[in-house]
Amino acid sequence: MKLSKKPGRPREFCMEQALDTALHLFWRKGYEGTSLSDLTEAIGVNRPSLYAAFGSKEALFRLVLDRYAALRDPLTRRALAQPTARDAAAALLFGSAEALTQPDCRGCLMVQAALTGGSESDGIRCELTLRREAAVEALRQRFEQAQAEGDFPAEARPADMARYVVTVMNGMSVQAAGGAGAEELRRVAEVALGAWPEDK
Amino acid sequence: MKLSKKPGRPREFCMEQALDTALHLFWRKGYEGTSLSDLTEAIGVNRPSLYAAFGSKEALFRLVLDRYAALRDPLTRRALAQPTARDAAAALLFGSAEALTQPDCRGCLMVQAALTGGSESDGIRCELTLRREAAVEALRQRFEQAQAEGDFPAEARPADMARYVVTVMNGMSVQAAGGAGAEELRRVAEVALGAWPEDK
DNA sequence: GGTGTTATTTACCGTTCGGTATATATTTAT
DNA sequence: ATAAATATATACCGAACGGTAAATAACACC
Repeated sequence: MKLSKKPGRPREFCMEQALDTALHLFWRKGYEGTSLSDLTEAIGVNRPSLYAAFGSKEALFRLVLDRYAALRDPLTRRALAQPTARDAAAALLFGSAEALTQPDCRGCLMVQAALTGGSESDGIRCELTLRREAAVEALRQRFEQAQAEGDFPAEARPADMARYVVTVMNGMSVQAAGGAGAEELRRVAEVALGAWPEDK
Repeated sequence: MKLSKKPGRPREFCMEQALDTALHLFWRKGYEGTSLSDLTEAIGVNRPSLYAAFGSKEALFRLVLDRYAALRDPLTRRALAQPTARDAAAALLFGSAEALTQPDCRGCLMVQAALTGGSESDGIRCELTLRREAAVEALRQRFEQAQAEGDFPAEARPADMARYVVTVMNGMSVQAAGGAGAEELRRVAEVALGAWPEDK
């Protein structure tokens, strides 16, 4: 068996940068707020080509979600790799203050894209909720590991602290969408870190 | 000049409860996610009657916003009237844990309704941002008053603490939309309160 | 009973939505 | 050259969108 290279007319646009363009559109305008015409016009391709390449608006959005996750991966990876649980939380919160206040795309895609909407985007909302919840879970595991290592107070609850940190990040996303700047969010992050149990 | 009582056919539906119905719809599905057909069907009135009564979808939504504010008013009023600034923050956070997890309408209308969307709802997004920012401002004033009364640490910044508390509330709204329950949000509120400066 | 005023009903407006049928153009393999 | 496969372009689909014109129905006043 050979990997069949399939012949045919070559694609005239780059799928990677098409995904990037779509990412920025969805980021700014949300899932339902971004129309197919927005996408095709920004990417510079006509509708059937987009459908041939990605299948549907929803399928395209899911690919965009993966791309967004990859974009955020270094930040979260670096944060979770910090030596202490507190440093991990600090890295996430202060990192978010910067990441959420880029000039073109404010806030977090997974928060912005679909908090509400028609029933036809239930699947998208569910997917986004799952991904947000995965962030809580990853952080919880990091905190439990810290607890096992003695780096996290025994009386504190990893699950609660994880949800707290993610909740603050979600709130920062809303704030960023409302115009809050990096400096304001850094101050929020600083105050939020004051809730760290070992600081008391 | 007399206040002219105008004759004519009486309205066959109650505007108040029409507003309530609209409130719950916008709350669950957002501004753009709620269609005129959704509204007319739920209210039980046909389209021109709705337009004659409220003017437009946007005008109706602004009235709904006022109604939502009135609905939330007792909670915020009671919170701000607490004897100490910390109690005020606690009342807001724990009150939000309950208010944001009602079975039918999760989250805060002002967060859910329009984080993103097409450019035609810029006005709505702006309005919602202003109202959210007004919440920060009201809380800041409460904290400054507390600072003047010696109830708030001199080294803490009222503006930062106010934005922090509102940010946590915004995050709780996102969490509630994602399925978090009242108990989880209470724990978040509890952790969040741990950041209070005088506790250190 | 008219008359003026307002609300309701029915039917419709133009636009945009996500998605596609069809035909043509460009490639590789034979 | 020809066939198979894929991408492009044009034009279109039915449905839903927010909003409205026109006619009718129900009220207060004279």
